[in-house]
Amino acid sequence: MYSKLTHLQSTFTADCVIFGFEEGELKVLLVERNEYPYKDWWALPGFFVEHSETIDNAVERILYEHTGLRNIFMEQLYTFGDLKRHPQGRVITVAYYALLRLKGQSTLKPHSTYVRQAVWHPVENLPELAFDHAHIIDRSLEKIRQNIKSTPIAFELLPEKFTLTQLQKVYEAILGIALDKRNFRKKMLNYNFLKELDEKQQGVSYRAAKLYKFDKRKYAKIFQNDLSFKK
Amino acid sequence: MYSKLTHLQSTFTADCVIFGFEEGELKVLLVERNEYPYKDWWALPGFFVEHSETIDNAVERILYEHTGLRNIFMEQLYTFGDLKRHPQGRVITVAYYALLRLKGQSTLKPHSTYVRQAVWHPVENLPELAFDHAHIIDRSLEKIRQNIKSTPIAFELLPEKFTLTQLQKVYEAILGIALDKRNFRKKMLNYNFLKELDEKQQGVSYRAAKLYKFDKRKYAKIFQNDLSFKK
DNA sequence: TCAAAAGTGTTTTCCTTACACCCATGC
DNA sequence: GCATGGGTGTAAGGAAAACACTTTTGA
Repeated sequence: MYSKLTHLQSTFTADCVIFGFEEGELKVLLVERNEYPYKDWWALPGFFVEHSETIDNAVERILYEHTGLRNIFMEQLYTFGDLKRHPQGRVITVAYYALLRLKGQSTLKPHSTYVRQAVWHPVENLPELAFDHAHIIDRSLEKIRQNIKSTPIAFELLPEKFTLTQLQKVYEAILGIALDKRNFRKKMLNYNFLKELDEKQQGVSYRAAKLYKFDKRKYAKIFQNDLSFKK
Repeated sequence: MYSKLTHLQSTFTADCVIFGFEEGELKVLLVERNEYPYKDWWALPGFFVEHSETIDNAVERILYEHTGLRNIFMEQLYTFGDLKRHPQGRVITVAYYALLRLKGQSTLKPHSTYVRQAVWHPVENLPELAFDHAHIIDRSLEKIRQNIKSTPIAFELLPEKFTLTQLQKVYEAILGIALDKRNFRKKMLNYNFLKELDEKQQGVSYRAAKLYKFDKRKYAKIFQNDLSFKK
């Protein structure tokens, strides 16, 4: 069995890039490390992948141990294997990313002594990061900037019921540009995958906006046509 | 150093999905294995990643040893780590893909005894493959189908000088659909990154078509605007 | 002269963009 | 009554799509 051939073994870890959206800002979840190397530094939640688990299972487990978060759908981003990315030798890491609805908790409780705390940081203002994690976050940002144009990831960052202005702010935060309100609404509503609710925003000191829901089924129906190209 | 912690070591390999285009068909390069497991089966060129090399270096080396090909620009596709993908235990593999100009050689000489020969196979008619390699090829195909719509990968499959019909055939082979000749030409020429040459096709028994070149510089200039969004 | 592929325009439809003012609400 | 964001329409331009016949060439 290959696992006996130690010269053909690699050190292999997984890192999680978890994005959230709050106060009009895109945020990323960082942990404060309690282990060498990079003890006391901020880093992405990440750890070794065990023999007995798939990579998907590993990132799920690692995220839970480092942040207490569970059942988060993560997607693979890229695998990094530069010789110098880890001070103690060549460590290959596979990065996963996810988008999350924030619910007010700005600090999360780790279930592991390897990290002290997990805190949301605005992507526009990150501390210095361990390893090549700044680079990994940059790559994740590129990825979600691409994806937001072709997939409904924006809705993963919002509560179930949201206003069109909130939705627009997500697009603006991720793309880093200002969008035209009328054009944005026209376009979104034309897609026909938003369900207008009979409810309005609560507790605002100005005209309350209508609430909408994202309709996954309609979205799937519309974009199953992904495969039906025109000539 | 981590490499001493054997329980935290993983078996890690790299596989190469190399596409080519010939006779109006998309082809993929497969090797006939001369090693267990899956001795005598067709498989993707792939092998262990060593401690001392980056992943990019590893795929370059492995491709050379298995096929004799060198200096091929490959891009990372995805990392696969299912528990059952390898009969001898959990082996993580990172897959890379590349697109190549074929030059007539349908069989390539391996520089390694691990494989017997490397042969181009039409993607529409593949033999049964070792491991999860059929799945990896499917994923690569999805990727290039996406990429061909937004990047100039089609030109990597063609000779330097090509006709518009040849170019159209590449798009049709990858997308798997028939395209309208007039619309295709109009669109391609409108992009302004094709340079019309003063040469024509040679040796055909019908009206010879004009030859074109892909102009990388113009392409880069036009699509640097990638970042300049409109409101 | 025939076979094979090259080459060519117009119309319609739809999406994108630009742009500015009134409305409802809470304080 | 004022500040704050909510909400709305139209015109112009450009890309995508549908669609069929003539021309060139070599055999």
